[in-house]
Amino acid sequence: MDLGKVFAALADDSRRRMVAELAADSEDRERACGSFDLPVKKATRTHHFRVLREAGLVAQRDHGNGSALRLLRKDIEQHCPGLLQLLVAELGQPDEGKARA
Amino acid sequence: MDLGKVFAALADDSRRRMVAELAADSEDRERACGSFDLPVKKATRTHHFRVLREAGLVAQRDHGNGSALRLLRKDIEQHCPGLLQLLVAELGQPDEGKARA
DNA sequence: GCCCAGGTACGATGCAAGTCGTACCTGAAG
DNA sequence: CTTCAGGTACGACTTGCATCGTACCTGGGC
Repeated sequence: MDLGKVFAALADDSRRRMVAELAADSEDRERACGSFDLPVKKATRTHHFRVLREAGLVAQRDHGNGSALRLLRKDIEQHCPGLLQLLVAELGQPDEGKARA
Repeated sequence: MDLGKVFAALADDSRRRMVAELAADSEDRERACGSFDLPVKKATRTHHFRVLREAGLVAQRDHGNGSALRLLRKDIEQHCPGLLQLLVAELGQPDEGKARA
């Protein structure tokens, strides 16, 4: 678990959003890869999936025809306590800073 | 305060180290810019200072002949609670993952 | 006044990352 | 079996970033 890789992975809006949406589900349900509403093409999504996997943030399960992402919440909370809360918080208040400024 | 910028800033080893060292000081003392032991040239350090400033992580004070970095701990803790602990922890255990693996 | 050390500004360079097109594979539906 | 949708693999392109050299500015010490 490399903080450099984790931060690099989370520096991208698309990836941060995916992790945040996964983290927002308190039940840790798997999420179909296609269920993320990203403004990028398929090939780019695949690339993001890989980055998230290699950062150790998610696991990907193959359903034959489709795949699903599962958040590695335990690992993340162990190595980076509090990190997921940050992401979930941003989901709810994407422009919290501007609102006060 | 943009999480994207923050994570991007913290994705770099040199910058993460600087912030971590600042955060490790419980007294929030200023730190002379030259006091960081980084394996990069002056121009590169200046660049990193700028990135950290623009991410809202540090403030830079000019002492005429030299400059000093001050950690914006309040802002960070308010917007990203727990973040600094992660960095300080990594300082102490740079290869915690490998040690167990 | 002169020189030096600490930082900055600007431009150049090399590499990594994000994006995409296309071809391909796989399993489901018909 | 044929078709289709979801993902992947590979390569190409573009942009951004880390790094550095050099020139320059500033204040301190001699």
